[in-house]
Amino acid sequence: MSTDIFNKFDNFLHDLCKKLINNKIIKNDIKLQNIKFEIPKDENNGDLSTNALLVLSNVSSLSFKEFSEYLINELNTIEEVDSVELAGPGFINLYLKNTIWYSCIENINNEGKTFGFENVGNNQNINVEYVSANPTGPLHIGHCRGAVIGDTIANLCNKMGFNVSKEYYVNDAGGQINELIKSVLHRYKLLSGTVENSNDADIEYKGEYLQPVTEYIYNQYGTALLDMNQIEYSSILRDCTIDFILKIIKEDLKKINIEHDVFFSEMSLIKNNELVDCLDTLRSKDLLYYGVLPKPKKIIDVEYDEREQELFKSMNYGDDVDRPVTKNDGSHTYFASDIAYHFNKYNRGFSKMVNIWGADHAGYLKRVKGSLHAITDGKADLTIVLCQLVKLFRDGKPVTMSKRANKFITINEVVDEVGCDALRFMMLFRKNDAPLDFDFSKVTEKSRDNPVFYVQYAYARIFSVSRKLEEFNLNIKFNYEDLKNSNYTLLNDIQEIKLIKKLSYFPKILKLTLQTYEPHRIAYYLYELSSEFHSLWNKGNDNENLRFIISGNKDLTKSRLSLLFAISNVLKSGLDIIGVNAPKEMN
RNA sequence: GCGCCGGUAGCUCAGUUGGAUAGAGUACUUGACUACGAAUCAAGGGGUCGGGGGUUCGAAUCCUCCCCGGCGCACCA
Repeated sequence: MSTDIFNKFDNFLHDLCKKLINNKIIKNDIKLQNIKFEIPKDENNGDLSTNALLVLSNVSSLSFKEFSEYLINELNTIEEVDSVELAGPGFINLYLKNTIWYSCIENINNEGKTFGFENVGNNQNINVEYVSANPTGPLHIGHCRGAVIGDTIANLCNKMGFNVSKEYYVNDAGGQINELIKSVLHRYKLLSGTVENSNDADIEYKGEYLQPVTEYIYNQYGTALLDMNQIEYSSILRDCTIDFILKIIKEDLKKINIEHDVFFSEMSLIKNNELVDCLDTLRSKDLLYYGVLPKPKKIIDVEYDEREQELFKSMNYGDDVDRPVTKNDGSHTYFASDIAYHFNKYNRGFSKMVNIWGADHAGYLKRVKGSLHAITDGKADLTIVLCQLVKLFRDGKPVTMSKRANKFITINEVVDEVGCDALRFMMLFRKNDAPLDFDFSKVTEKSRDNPVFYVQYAYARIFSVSRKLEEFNLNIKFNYEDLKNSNYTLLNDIQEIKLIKKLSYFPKILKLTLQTYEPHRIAYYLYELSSEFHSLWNKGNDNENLRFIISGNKDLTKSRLSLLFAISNVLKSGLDIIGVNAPKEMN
């Protein structure tokens, strides 16, 4: 079942093209995708507009005039079409009968939560990996944008018929973890009294969040770790600390409505020999070799260890240079385990993958895509969504963060101050490849300038009508059973029709968002829909006949309420995907 | 030096993946509450879409060359 009423028109057009090709009226070297209906920006240009004449008249054996007449006649045969006109530069514009909009309300309310979500995934597996911050401390605001974008994409995929795994890749094997262990060990020694002063100049992680886990370890083991060899105590410190920090991270994520299905350990790839096997595979494909990398241009007068190392031929895949898989201490690079991780995803049945990365990792893109292509013989499809950084402001002034001084703003702090709804919505209220300014003072404002509030207010207003309804003794309830099959033809104000049209675009927005992986489109759509609703509301202020509840007129009230019910359905669906609450009352 | 991403109204930003006279918010000016929540709405002015060239029926969008800003560029992640 398709909930997008516009599909029908595109299909009609494409069938028509095929017919014309078969009859040799047009040449067959055209791309059907380019011939389409669009919703004109200017409503004076109809409800739908097609470029078919513009695109096809050049490859047609008919004259422009003959061809236009033919197309117009054909389009006039569509049941829902009221009139067809040839416009200025060669567009053909359709004006649709109002019945199509009325059936749209009925569809929305009948389908409820499923309206707009076409099954494009067909149960195909998709792996969405996001956040994946190093387990060395709590999440800070910089992680937040990718987290929300990834989560929204995952939600959408799920609703559009994909079988989604939300994943977090845990880098529990690299050098940063060793630094983390050193930091905890230092605290442990202080606690057990074996170190007196806290000369911690060479300690990388100085955050107080490490104190509880240190105390936990001390309570558990006492001073026993001091008698163990390094391998033994490192292992204990590592396991306890990572467990502990992951617990903090999971709690932080839960506060912004995020729960991953899988936390995947980098270490497991090493323990299971998957990493080694992957490198072997690449060697067998002749994609690894020993070579010396040229000195990077950026390095001037700094010591550069020009040495031979094992490299992956990422230049074969468009990268600037080939990339090392082993470090100078002989251990593997992060890149090497990343190859194994992505191959592991593929082997778990995910030939479709999406990764959400910060823009600072953009340089990493080609080698990862290249290596995945190499090791799966091009059978895996990886999309990488890059998101730009978030700049924090308070009252228009930038808030400084410094990792060195251990002064970073955590997600926890932001949620406590502005709430999950505002945070999530604002993270999506910018396209992901543009930098985002996040102003604490603005997102708590209760005005049109704050889109979160504006959309939620629209939803709450609808339910204020449903509460008001009880005072009128019209014997109607605000639910589908009572509102279905209303006399929709009573909805004939321009603004009412405009709103229904906007509702009918929802399926298109969802599809486009899925194709582009650009979830900001949903946030903007909800904002626009809310705006149309507020506009209709105020029309009722000026003209009592346009209010939603009309005393003594049950039929009209029912039809108006069914429109409100449809709006509330779509607002709710949209807010659900982006993970923001839909409150029935504001406070 | 190379690569990636941006440059759209005074300011903050959208722009249906090449469509018609480029749109919102904000700010400024002016109007609408005996109320279904005015926390809202209506109206007005405001533009060389960074600049040049190209592709075509048609470009903010695609190609190319410059200018400006952000991020990245061995062994970290």
